[in-house]
Amino acid sequence: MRHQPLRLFYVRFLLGDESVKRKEGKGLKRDAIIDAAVQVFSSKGYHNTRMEEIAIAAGIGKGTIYEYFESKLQLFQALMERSLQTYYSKMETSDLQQLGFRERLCHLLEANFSFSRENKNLARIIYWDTDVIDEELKEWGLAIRKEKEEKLKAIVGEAITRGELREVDSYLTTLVIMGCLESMYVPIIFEDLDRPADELALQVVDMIMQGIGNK
Amino acid sequence: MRHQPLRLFYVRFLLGDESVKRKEGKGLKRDAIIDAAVQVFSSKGYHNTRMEEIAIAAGIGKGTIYEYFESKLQLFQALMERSLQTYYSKMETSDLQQLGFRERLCHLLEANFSFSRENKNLARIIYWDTDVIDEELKEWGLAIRKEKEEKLKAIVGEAITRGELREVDSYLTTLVIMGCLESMYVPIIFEDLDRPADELALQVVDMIMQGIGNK
Amino acid sequence: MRHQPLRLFYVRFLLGDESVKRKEGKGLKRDAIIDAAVQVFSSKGYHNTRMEEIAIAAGIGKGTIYEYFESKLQLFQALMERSLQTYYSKMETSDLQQLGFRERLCHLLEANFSFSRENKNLARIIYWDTDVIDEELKEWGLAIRKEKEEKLKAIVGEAITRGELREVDSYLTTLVIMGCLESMYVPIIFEDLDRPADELALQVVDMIMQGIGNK
Amino acid sequence: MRHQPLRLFYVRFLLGDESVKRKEGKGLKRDAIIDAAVQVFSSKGYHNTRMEEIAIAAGIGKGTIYEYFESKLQLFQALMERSLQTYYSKMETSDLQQLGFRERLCHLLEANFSFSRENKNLARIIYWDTDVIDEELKEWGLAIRKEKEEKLKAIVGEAITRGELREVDSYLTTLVIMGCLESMYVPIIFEDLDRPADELALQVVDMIMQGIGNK
DNA sequence: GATGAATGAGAGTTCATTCAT
DNA sequence: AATGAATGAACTCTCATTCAT
Repeated sequence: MRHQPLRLFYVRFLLGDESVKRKEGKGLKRDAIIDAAVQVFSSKGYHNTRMEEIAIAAGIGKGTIYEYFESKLQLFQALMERSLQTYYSKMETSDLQQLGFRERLCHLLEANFSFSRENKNLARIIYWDTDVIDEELKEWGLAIRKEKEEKLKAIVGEAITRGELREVDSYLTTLVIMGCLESMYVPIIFEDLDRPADELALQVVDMIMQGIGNK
Repeated sequence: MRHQPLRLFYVRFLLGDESVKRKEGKGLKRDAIIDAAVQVFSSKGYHNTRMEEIAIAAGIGKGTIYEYFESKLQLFQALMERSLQTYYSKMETSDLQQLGFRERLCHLLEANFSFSRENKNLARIIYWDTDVIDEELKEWGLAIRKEKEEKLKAIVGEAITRGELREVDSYLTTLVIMGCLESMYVPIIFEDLDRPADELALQVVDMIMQGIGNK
Repeated sequence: MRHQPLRLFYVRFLLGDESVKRKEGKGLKRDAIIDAAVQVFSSKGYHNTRMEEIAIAAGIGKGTIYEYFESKLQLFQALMERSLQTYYSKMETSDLQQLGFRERLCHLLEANFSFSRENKNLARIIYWDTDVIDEELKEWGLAIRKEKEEKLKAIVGEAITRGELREVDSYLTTLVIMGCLESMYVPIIFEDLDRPADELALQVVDMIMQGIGNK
Repeated sequence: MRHQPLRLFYVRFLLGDESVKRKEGKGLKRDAIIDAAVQVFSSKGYHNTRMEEIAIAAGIGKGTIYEYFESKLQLFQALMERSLQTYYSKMETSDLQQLGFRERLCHLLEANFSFSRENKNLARIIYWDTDVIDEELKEWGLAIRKEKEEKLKAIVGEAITRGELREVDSYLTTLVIMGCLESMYVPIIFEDLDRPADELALQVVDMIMQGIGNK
């Protein structure tokens, strides 16, 4: 019982069909519910959040949520999917392929930092609430992580081949970079670290590339 | 509402207080319960774990847990405290003070890696289940993290002063190092990364100190 | 709170009242809704049927049902009334009064069997779904049954007086006959018993009249 | 998670084990819950009965029911099973095999009548609440009925062979007899028909065997 | 001290009904 | 008149906690 009248909707939308406004409203309401869910889930955690709280936060009735999502778990999954879309669309901008490793890394870090800052609640969920909500969801979370890791590892490997990096272990390097990304969430989210994202990125890239050792 | 009768207990124990013997027996069973709790909580998460499951895992009756812990939350808190004690006792061995930064860092990484490997369940809880179980617990988790961070930052600052490191931002450096520590948990815990801890540590320290850039 | 504007409606209809035409249109849709309700209620039972299913079966919107019926219960009541009207109109044909007991009984049985066969859904509701949907409805169902019983008992009494039957207890006889009627529903409705209704009726009447004992 | 420590229980019971009393109490409580369920279900119907009402009727807490039954539906199934056991144990007394058809039929009718009278609530459920509670349950109900029918048909067939009955259709005869049984429930249950069961049985058997026709 | 049967507050979910469009 | 999105009362079931044994 998923909502997938997408194609028909699109046609009507192009034709300017009146009925679309209603459908459009439905899409908007769906989003509004996810927005509310992000707020509540991120501050209280999945299990401590009652469906009614989300409804209240969204300014709607409890039952209305079930018009758009089949269950609490599905709402959370939808939230995660939309969040990751937002996250990835922020990461993968256009013509990164052309850039050198240092620039790509710098962009990656900066995008991560600013995403975290602008979407604190989302980020909190993406990085903290990977709790064991559901076995399937856990697997999914790990798979997402693995995918991210593989992409990064390919980039690292390529950079080594190109001679941009010295002969390091590409896997460990990947882990170190991911660690640097992740280590910043806590201060950004919980401690309101307010240094400019680009400056932060530059400094961290510098440390990663040159190392912190004296000479 | 933290459990801190530890010191008083210790005094009585040294004095041979009668009540301690009972407490000692109690202590053993208490520990057994926490052991069981570690198993179950770490594999199913806090909210998906039922008190009865812990009781069964501990081979005792459900009601007995309440003889030793006031509530599920308090049991989890006690577990976290004991886990962190174990963790820290592993980290802060003897005469690290004398060593140079590189050696201390290396030791820290190695200790972390081997701890994670030897105490997968514990590590899983410490790094993953800091979920929003309870507002108070969340604050406490963050405070612990902050404390860790401060200690590390002091060490970094000192190393810079001593000229062991170049003039980097000690705070960012701390975050990067913590990121490197944390980034290894997932592969170790979930993917059974099996490289020797000391070798891993050496490689990562090398990357951190020299950087990964070519020249 | 029974629906009984039936007579008034009939008068207006004969007089050509304008309001009737609207009502007539309404009457058609009303009937269509009841038709749909018969389908759904009879296959899923009262409580397992959702108003929306009836609406879908009727090819109309959910809210429209409420233009014609005040509530789910009232829809069911209306359905029962119409069903019983249909049932009785099938039973009480023309000049049965003239016939002898055997013929009347035979007609009754045959009419019942063919009604059941031709209106399986209706029959299922009439004989099976008199479940405890509502206290008032239960009383009503019992009253209907009692009425049926009284009619039959009068016929039986008369037949005894006329000497068509031997001196049996007219009440018990009535119950036995009703039992024979009812006992056929299950095989007809659920097992598609396909013997011709008239043949079935003859055989059963024969058993009732002559008994099954040898000699 | 069914309760089936029956064998172990039995051994302990024979040995007079103390722990049995508790288990025995459990069995008693299980029965008490079913008793309460019979009361409530039979007067309000399955769907109008709330679990809490059953709990209150049983003088226990709502959650306690779930210690003994997995769900509302399972409670109802258990109730039906126990009811049918009670019913059948009443029907199938000892040495009916020896008796002639007339005597067996008489016994069957009498047993049915007195069962209905003594277990009005049970009977109400067995004969009236075969509502579409659940598809599976409906099938089961029909299967039970079919089984009953087959047994009776065999007896009828045998009686015909022995020449106790004239050459009637054994299937129809079976249906007629079942109809006679069933037709008595309503007056007995809802109208407190108070004639002695044995007398009723004799009269009905007489009608069935000799017929009601004059001569 | 140990137990586990009993409990009931609380949560997710359903669906008859309403009402703005 | 017709609709179906929105609603919230009502219901089942769970599980931390209690307490009599």
